[in-house]
Amino acid sequence: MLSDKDQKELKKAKTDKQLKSIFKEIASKKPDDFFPTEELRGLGYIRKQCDCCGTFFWTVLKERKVCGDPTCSGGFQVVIDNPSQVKLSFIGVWKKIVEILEPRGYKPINRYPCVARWNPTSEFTIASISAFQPYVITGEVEPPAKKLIIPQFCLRFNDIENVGVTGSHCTGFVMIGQHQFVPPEEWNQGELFLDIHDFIHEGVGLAKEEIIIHEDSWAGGGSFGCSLEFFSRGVELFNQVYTMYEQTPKGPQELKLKVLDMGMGQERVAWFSQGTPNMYEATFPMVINKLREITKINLDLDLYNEFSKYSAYLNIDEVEDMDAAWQKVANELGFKVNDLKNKILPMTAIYSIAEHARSLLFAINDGKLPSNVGGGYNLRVIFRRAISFIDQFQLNIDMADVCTWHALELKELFPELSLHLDEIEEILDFEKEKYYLNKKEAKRILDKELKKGILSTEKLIELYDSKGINPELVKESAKNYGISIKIPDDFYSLVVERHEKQEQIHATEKEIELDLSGIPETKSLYYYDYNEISNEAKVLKIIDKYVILDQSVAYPTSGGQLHDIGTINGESFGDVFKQGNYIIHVMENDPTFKEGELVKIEVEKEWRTQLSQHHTATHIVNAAARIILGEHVNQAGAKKTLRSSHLDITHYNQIPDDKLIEIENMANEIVDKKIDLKLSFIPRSEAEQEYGMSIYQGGAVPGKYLRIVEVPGIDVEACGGTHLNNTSETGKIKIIKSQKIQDGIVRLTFTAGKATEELKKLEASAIKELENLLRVPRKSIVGRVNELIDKWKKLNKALQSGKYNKKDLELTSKEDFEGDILTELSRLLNVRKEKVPSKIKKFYSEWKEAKIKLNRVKKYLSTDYIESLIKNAKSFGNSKLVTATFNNLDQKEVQNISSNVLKYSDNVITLFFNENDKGTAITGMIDSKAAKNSDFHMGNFIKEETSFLKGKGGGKHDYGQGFIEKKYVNTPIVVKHFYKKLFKKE
RNA sequence: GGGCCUGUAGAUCAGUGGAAGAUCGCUUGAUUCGCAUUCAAGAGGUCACGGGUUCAAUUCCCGUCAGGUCCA
Repeated sequence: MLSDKDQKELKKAKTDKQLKSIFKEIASKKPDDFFPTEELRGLGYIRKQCDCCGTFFWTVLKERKVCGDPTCSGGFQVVIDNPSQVKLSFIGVWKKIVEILEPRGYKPINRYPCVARWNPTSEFTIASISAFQPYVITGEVEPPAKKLIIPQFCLRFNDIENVGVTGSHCTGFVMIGQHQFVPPEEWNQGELFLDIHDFIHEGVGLAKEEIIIHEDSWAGGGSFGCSLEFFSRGVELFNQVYTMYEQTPKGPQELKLKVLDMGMGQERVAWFSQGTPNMYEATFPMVINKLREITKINLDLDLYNEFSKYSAYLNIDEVEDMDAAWQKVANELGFKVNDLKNKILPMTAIYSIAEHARSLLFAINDGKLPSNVGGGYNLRVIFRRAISFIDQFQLNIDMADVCTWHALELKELFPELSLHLDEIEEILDFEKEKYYLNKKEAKRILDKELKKGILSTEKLIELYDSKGINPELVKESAKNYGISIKIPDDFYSLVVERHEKQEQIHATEKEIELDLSGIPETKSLYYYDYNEISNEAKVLKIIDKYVILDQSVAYPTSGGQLHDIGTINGESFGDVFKQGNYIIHVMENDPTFKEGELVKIEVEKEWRTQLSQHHTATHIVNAAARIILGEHVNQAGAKKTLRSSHLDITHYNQIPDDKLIEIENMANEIVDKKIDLKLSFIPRSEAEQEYGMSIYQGGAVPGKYLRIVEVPGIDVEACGGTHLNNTSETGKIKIIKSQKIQDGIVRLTFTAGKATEELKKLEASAIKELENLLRVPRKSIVGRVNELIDKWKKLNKALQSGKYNKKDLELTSKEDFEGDILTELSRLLNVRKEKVPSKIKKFYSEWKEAKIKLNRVKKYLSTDYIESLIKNAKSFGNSKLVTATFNNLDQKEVQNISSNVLKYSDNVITLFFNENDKGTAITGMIDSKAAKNSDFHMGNFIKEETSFLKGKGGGKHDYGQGFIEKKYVNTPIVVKHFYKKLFKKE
C-alpha cells in the first residue's frame, strides 16, 4: 500500500512526531488504501476537509464545514441538550460494551494492575495498551485473546492542578481498550471500525449527525499507523488506531503482528451519556453524594453547569495568567471574581477529594505506596492536594473513608478493590500524620524566617526545594508580619533550572560489549537442579580471557544473584556475566584450550549451594513479610551474595523489632514445613492468568516462556535464579537488620544456611570477647555495659571537678538481661552490631584511662593546690596572673585546672604550660572581671609569641592556646620567653 | 534514579574554628494553712556515628546511619 515515494518520505523521519505527520499526509492522500472508506460510505458518511485546520473528516451532515476539534467547532457543549439517547452509569458503560462486542468475538478480560511490574519502561499503566507493552506488541508473548476488550485503570499525573476545576480532568481513569493482535492476513479493518461505531451509535445512542470522524495517524516507539478519531460536540470520544508499520533502518515495514489500539475513557462516555455538569458527577455519584451529605456543601449544579462551559479557559497548561482567566470566566457568568471563587472552589475541592481518593485506592491496592521518590511521589502529591482541600474548607472527611466508598461503588466491576481496605487505611493514616508534621514544621520555620524580615528569591527556592514550603504559603504567612513577598513569575522554572544544573555533572558509564555475531546463544543448564554443577561443552569463542560455550551450568550475575565460580578444563574462572542471551565466562588467566574444543566445566559446589540457599530464602522472606506486614508488600529489589542476602520490600515505615522477629519466625516455619519447590517453564500468558501479575516480583522479565519458581502455597515468582529443591535445604534464616533505604522501601538483610552458622560463630566470639573484657557471664553483659557507660560519664565529669565517688572506679553490676545481647547493645550504644565490641572497648579503655587521669590531676584540682597557685600569683596590671608548668597532662586537663582557678578567685588571669613528648602547649584564660580591667588580648598574645617561637596558636580575647614543637625550643625557654614578654609589656 | 536540607539537654530549638546555650519540663528550697503563683538553687549533653584537616573541631572536609524535601 505504501508507494516507493511514500517509503522514501517515511524513511527520513527521525522522531515519532515526524513519522506521525508524514504518515497523516500520505494516508489522507489515498484514503481508500488506509481507511475503512467503504464502511464509512455505507453508513452514510461523507468525506470533507475542515475549513479551519485542513484535517479530513467524515460526517453525515452535507453542510458541515469544520471538523469536530473544539478549537475549530467552538468549545464543547456536552451539557446543553445532551445528544446521547441512552443513559449509562459508569459501570453501565462497560456492561454495554460487553453486551455489544462480546457476541462479535471480543473476549472481555480483567484489568491489569495499574502498577506495571511487567513493564520495564513505565511504572504505571497509562493506557489500555500498557497492559500489553512491551512483550505482546513485539510478538514475544501471546495475548490473552486475539480480540479483546479490557477496562484498564490508568494513572496520569500531568494535569493534577486541573482536576476538579475543568470538570473533565482526572489523575486516574478507566480506559476501555478494544484490541486485536493478529497477523496481516487476519486483519479486517472495516469490521473493527464497525464494531466500535456500532457501540457508540447503538450502544450509547448517539445519532450519526452527532458524530464526526477525523482521519489521523499515530506513532509511538517506532511503530505507526493511521487512526480514526471520534468527536462529538467538541469532545474527543476515542481514537481507533491501526498500528500496521514499524520504522526500521531500512525504512518502513509492515508489522508481522498488526495491533488494534482503541482506547476510550469510560468516565468520558458515562459523562457524555448522562450529560451531567461534569465528569465526576457521572462517574462516582454515590461518593459525591456522601461527601455532599457530610460536608453540607451545597453543590450548585446549575452554576457548575454554566461554569463548566468556560472551565476549559482555566486549564493550567494553556493559561498564562490564572487571575486574568478567572476574571474572564467571572465576567462571562456575570459574577464578581471572589463570589464566583467562593461558590466554585468548595465544589472543586469535593470533586478533587473524590477523584484523588479513587486514584489512591487503585494505586495502593495494586502495590504502590506514597513516597518521596519515583511514582510514589505522585501519590503523595495528590494525597496532599486532597487533604489540603480538606483543611482549607475544614471538612470532616477522612480520605480512607472516601476510598472505602469508592471500593463499594466500584465493587461490581472491580471487587478486588475491597479486599485490603484496612491496609489502605493504615497507609493513608500514616501518610496523613506525615503531612501534618510537615505542615507544623513549615509554620515554625516560616515564623522564624519571617521574623528576620524579607525573604530573597534564593531563600524561597531553598524553602520549597528542601522543606516543601511553597511560595504561596510564604506569601500568605508573610501577611501576618506585614511583609510582602514577591514571587518571581518563573519561580517553578527556577527550581527546575537549579536541578538541571546539578544533574549535568554526571557522566554515563560505558559497559564493555563483546562482538558475538555469528555464534549461537548459550544454552543455560542451571534452571532445574542446583546440584547440577558440571557439564561438557564446546568452546564457541575466546576473546582474551572471555570464553563463550555452547552450553553451561555456570550461573551469570543476574536477577540480583551473584555469579558462580569454577573451572573449565581445570582452569579457573572468577566471573560469569550475561550479554543478551550469551553467557560469558571470565577466566583468571588466558585459557590454554582452543575454540572448537570440547571442554568440561565445573562449578564450585559450596559457592553455588550458598547462593541457592540465599535465593530461595529471599523468596521465603518475601512471602513471610507479606504474611506479617500485609499485601502491600512487594519486592523492590534484591541481592544475593555469599555472606548475606538482602531484599527490598515496599512498606511505609521502619519495621519494629517485634515484627522483624515475627517475620523471621514465619520464614523459619516455612523452612521447617519442608516444602518441595516447583521449577518450571510456562508460556507467559498462561503464567499470568494462573498466578497473576504478582509473579513479577523481581521486575520485568522478557521471553515467551517464564521460568516460574513456586513454593506451593507460599509464593510464586518469575525468576531465573538457582533454587533449592526443598525449603528445608535453606537452613536457618536469620534477619540481621532492617533499614529504610528510602521512603516506602525497607531493606531486610538476612542469612541462610552456612552463612547463618558463620554469622552465629562471629556473634558468639564477639560475646566471648565481651565476657572476657568485662569479666562477667554473658547474661550480665548488658547490665555491665550500662554500668560502664554511667561510670564513664561520671568519671569524665570528675575530671573537671576533681570530686568523685569511689564506687565509680569499679564495675560491680550483676544485672541479668534476657534477649538478644548484641541487638540490645547496638541500640544502647547507637552503633551497628559489628561495631559493638569495638565501641565497648573504647568506652572501657576511656573509663580506665579516666581513672589514671583522675589520679594524676586530683591534686591539681584540689582546693589546697589552687589556693597555693593563687597565693603565688604575680600582679599583672590590676589583676592577678597565675602561672604553672605541668608535665604530660591532657590539654583538657590543663583547661580544667585553669577554669577551676577562675571559678575560685576573682580578677585572675591564668597562663599554663604543659610539656609532653612533642613539645610545649600553652593555655591561657582571663576571667570576666580581669577582662574588664585590662585590654589584654590572650588569643593574640599567644598567637604572636608562639609564632615568634615557630609554633602556632590563637584564640579569643579571654581564651587562647598554642603549641610549640620541642625541636624548635624546649619548655623552660618557652616559659622564660613568655614571662619576659608579659612583664616587659607592662 | 538524581539533587538539596536537617541531626546539639527529657521536649522544642539557638549557636560557634578558641572554655556547650535559651525556653519549657524535671529535682530541691523559700513564699503559702494547702494549692496556684512567684523567687532561688540544682540536676540533666558520646553536640547522630566513624575517619581526616588543625596548635585547637560540636563547628571545616570525606564516609556511614537516621529523618525530611523537591525534581524527572
